[in-house]
Amino acid sequence: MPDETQPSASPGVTPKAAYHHGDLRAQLITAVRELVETHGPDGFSVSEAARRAGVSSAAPYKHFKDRHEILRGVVSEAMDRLRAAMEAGAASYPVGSLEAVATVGRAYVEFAKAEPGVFRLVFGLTEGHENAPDLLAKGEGCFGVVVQAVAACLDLPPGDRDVQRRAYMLWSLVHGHSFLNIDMKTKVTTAEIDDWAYLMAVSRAILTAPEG
Amino acid sequence: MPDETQPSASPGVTPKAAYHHGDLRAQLITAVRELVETHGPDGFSVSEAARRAGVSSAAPYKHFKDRHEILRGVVSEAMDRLRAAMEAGAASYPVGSLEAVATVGRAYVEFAKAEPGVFRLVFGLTEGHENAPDLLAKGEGCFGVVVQAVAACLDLPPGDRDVQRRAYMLWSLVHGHSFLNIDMKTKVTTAEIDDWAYLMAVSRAILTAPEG
DNA sequence: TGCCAAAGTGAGTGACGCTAACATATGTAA
DNA sequence: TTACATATGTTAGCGTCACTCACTTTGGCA
Repeated sequence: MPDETQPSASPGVTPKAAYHHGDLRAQLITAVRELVETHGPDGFSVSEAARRAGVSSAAPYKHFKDRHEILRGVVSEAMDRLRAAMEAGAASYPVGSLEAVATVGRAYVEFAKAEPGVFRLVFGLTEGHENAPDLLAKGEGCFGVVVQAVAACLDLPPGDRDVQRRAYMLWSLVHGHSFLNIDMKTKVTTAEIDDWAYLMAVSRAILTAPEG
Repeated sequence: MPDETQPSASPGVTPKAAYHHGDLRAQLITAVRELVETHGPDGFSVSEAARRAGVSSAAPYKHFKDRHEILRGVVSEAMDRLRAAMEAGAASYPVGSLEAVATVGRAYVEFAKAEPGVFRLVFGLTEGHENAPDLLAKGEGCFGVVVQAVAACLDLPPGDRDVQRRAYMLWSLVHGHSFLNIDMKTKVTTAEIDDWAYLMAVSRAILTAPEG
């Protein structure tokens, strides 16, 4: 199940790579990611991905149970990148600063802008998604980044109920903004928004509001 | 193109109904809505919808150009209902009250909860969506409901820039909350949220924050 | 060296999206 | 009423896709 990383892995316990093809599993995930990005989350086919990887249309089923499992692989990889981007953002400003909070949101929004197809896939996966505790865990991991930034900013422990509440508000807001941003690209009167100013204003509004 | 309303329409310019079948167009849209709701946005097929309506698998193409156009029909109908729900909500509280704002958001969230499949479809439509100015217009119409409630609450004209900004913040927040709510149904620590209290708190936070 | 399991192939099945050619009902006009 | 144009429906068929099965090839290892 795990490990879609190195093509030239050492012959350890689960190498899963470099037999005939090289590393088909990872190459398929890459192909699918590109397809999802260019043709939308629905405009992908296992056959086309196999074609791009230069293998027969039956080969993918040696690595994935069905098409949903491939998508889950793409989502898993994408969530890793999303989290990394959020953490990298947070680290580029002083711990506890409002900018650190806003920049986590900016990483989120920019991910959505850069890879709208994948972003939609990540949060649009429904079928076969239920039995995927690893994805849920990664989702909570991303949320955790927000919580930590908020906690540092409010100088409260991450487990604090008010911290969680405000972090969730911020996440909802950023999540919604990302989607709206993607959907009506050049539309909606208010869509021409300076993301950074917007995120700073939003963070300030939510973090300084009196406790509800 | 328009008109999926009355089966027994008068023989006007574009009756489009009650020939052989009765009113296949509307019946197909209903069938697709049900399929989308039960099997997810992807788990729908034109064939299955035709089967449910009791016609051959080629019949739908007399009413819709392709599968995407059927989906657009479903989305269009859903957006009408969504807007109606938002307006009905707003009308159930005094104009200008904070509750009126919060209740618009609640209508939104409850629509998402009641019809998660359709909700996802509405905001997940990508292919063939570009050339659909009517859907974009309906989207702006829904946003307009939020703007009006916010404007009344702040006692400012709907065109005011600050009103638009705050309305957009609120919409993002509610939109994001709706999605997160659907996605991790029973998950994420903070997901057990009293929607009403949450929406009231959020509305207050955003409407009373100092201008940014 | 011989064996097993992993990794890949090719052919086949059933479903689907969509089109083409044909059949039938309906409103309008001669 | 009859004749026609058009809207609506049907059957048959094409190409694609997801997925399976039987088979071959390859590499690691006892």
